[in-house]
Amino acid sequence: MEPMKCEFDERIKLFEQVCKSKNIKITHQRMEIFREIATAGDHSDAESIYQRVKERLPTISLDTVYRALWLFNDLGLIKTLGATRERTRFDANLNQHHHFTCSVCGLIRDIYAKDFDELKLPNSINEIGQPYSTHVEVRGVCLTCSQNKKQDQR
Amino acid sequence: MEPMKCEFDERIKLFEQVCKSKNIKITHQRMEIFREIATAGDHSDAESIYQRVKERLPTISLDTVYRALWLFNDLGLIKTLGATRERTRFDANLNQHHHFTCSVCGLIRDIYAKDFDELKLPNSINEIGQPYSTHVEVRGVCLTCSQNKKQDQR
DNA sequence: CTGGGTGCAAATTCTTTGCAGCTTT
DNA sequence: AAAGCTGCAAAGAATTTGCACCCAG
Repeated sequence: MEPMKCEFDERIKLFEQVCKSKNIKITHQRMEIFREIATAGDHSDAESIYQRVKERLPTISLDTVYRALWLFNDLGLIKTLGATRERTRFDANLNQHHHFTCSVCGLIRDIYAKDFDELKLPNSINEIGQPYSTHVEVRGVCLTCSQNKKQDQR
Repeated sequence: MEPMKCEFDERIKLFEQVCKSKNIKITHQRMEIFREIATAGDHSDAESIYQRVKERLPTISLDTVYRALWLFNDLGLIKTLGATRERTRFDANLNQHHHFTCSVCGLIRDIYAKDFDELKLPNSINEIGQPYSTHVEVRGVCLTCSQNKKQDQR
């Protein structure tokens, strides 16, 4: 299912291309960090990436990892999971619903859609675990923000 | 679209029921905090709930708000948005994919499903903003965790 | 009354930043 | 050589915790 090696090389290439095109230096540290996150299919946090890269670059520091990861994110080379770079939010709406998140201002609006509620999970889910809830997250730019400016939409 | 008053009263009732059944005291603070989050349809963070509750209970402290919110969450009265209570995670997989999150151990696995990729957004989305990506998050208990124990699945 | 709950202040944890020296281009 | 990066250490932000007093049941 996963053409590992190939995928990996492609990603490295893309990484190099993007960096060059934006005049961003490809340092040892950045390369190793990118390698690490591109290899491991997991969804690591900065700390564990730091630990793994450290094995090869013992002098690297955690803040370099953070800076690199956010840089990659800004370049569109990786993504973050969850409502990141933000505080925990709480939701008292227990009805089945979904969310629209504005990537500019952080606004979250509820979405009600029957189609979303009735999603059929793929059979492969059984190889992973026992699901008990499904939720759709739409990302975009809210009306206010897109009217204000047609600016940096990630 | 939103039967406000009715919904609200129901939630308060549910709140009282659950608290009583679990021998959890319904203090002034908890009631006001719950009221606040049940009223405001938004997805507030602890700080803003704190600010709003403070208007009615000027002596309340932020940590009480946190304790109450996590309590409500554990009781199933509210939910949290995003990958909360955790660190930021990074994902190098840029292919269209979705996630299964284990609520016990925090494991995140990729899900590939055509149905998920091709979701039709409701028309109402246009009243909210300009969408550019859609992502399905399945929550559940992974095989390892459900084998280990059939324990606290939120 | 009595045990859980609150407020306060201090501690943690995760993440970011200032700065001087070091590397890529 | 120049601009951009890194590592260090210290700062910041969000959230949690210890403890003595207080209040709901």
